[in-house]
Amino acid sequence: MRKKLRETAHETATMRLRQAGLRPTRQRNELAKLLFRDGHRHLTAEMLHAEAVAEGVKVSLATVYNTLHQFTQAGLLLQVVVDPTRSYFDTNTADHQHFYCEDENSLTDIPGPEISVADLPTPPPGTEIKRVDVVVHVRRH
Amino acid sequence: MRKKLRETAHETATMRLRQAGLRPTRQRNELAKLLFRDGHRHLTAEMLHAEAVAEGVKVSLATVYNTLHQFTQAGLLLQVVVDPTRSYFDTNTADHQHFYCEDENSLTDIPGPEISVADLPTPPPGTEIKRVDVVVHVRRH
DNA sequence: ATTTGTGCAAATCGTTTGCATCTGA
DNA sequence: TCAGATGCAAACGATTTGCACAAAT
Repeated sequence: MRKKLRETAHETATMRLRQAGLRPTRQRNELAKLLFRDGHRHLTAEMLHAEAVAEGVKVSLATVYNTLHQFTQAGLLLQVVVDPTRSYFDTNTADHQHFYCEDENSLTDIPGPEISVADLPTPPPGTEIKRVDVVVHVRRH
Repeated sequence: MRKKLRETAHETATMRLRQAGLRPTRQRNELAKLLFRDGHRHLTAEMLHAEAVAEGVKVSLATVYNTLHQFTQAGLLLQVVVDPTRSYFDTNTADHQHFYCEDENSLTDIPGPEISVADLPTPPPGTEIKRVDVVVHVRRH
């Protein structure tokens, strides 16, 4: 017999946490469910906290920050730097690029194939390339 | 007869400010001289303030912040977002890309021709592309 | 004279941390 | 049991702002 969706989502989150080597605590589970429930998301700590509170999940903002960083370290999230005042976290950890609209503070994935960054430059001596970030800044017109 | 270098630098800075529509005040002049004296630079407000103080220029940190933003707005500088905790300003306002080394907090221009970002993606409906930022993150090895 | 810029210190804002308390294994 | 998590409030660091004073046109 089939399980309820809620339970399934819960188990999925739990599993994901275990695989990442994180203890599946109540708040980590709830946050994971919010983060990974549908498609890829781009959130700040404030946004996630607000969402959690709105859904009746009891978590402190501090824990949201800690959790986002733990998830990032565990490879479940990617931290995106586009706004000097805020940190965004992306549930899509694959290599991809972003549109960023300052007017509305919205960060979205660039759909379709990656922008081809042909001819990677030679990195400075003593260093190696770790990652290439491409942010296409857009503006409303 | 030739003028002293100091005077020339001062006049150049003054002219640059006037052209940008900014009143050439003492501190704006001094900061402009530091910023544009040799080649392109990548600085944070703190760095520039420290440098100014070290050279005996009397400026407050608040004024450095204000000035950097005014310069940016006037098109004399470019603000570069690579570090969630700090804002860098680049004296090279031409279209170009950066290496960023987190280990040493160093931001440098990518030399040579621009990385070709072929096939710019179609921006989200209602928006147009403003700028494409490419940051090549490197790590010491 | 009038407008604009500056310095200082206090305020702000996102984020981190210390510590006492709770919780999952 | 007990290492590891959490919540709260206080601490933090970069940046901004209010306001009295000073400088530029």
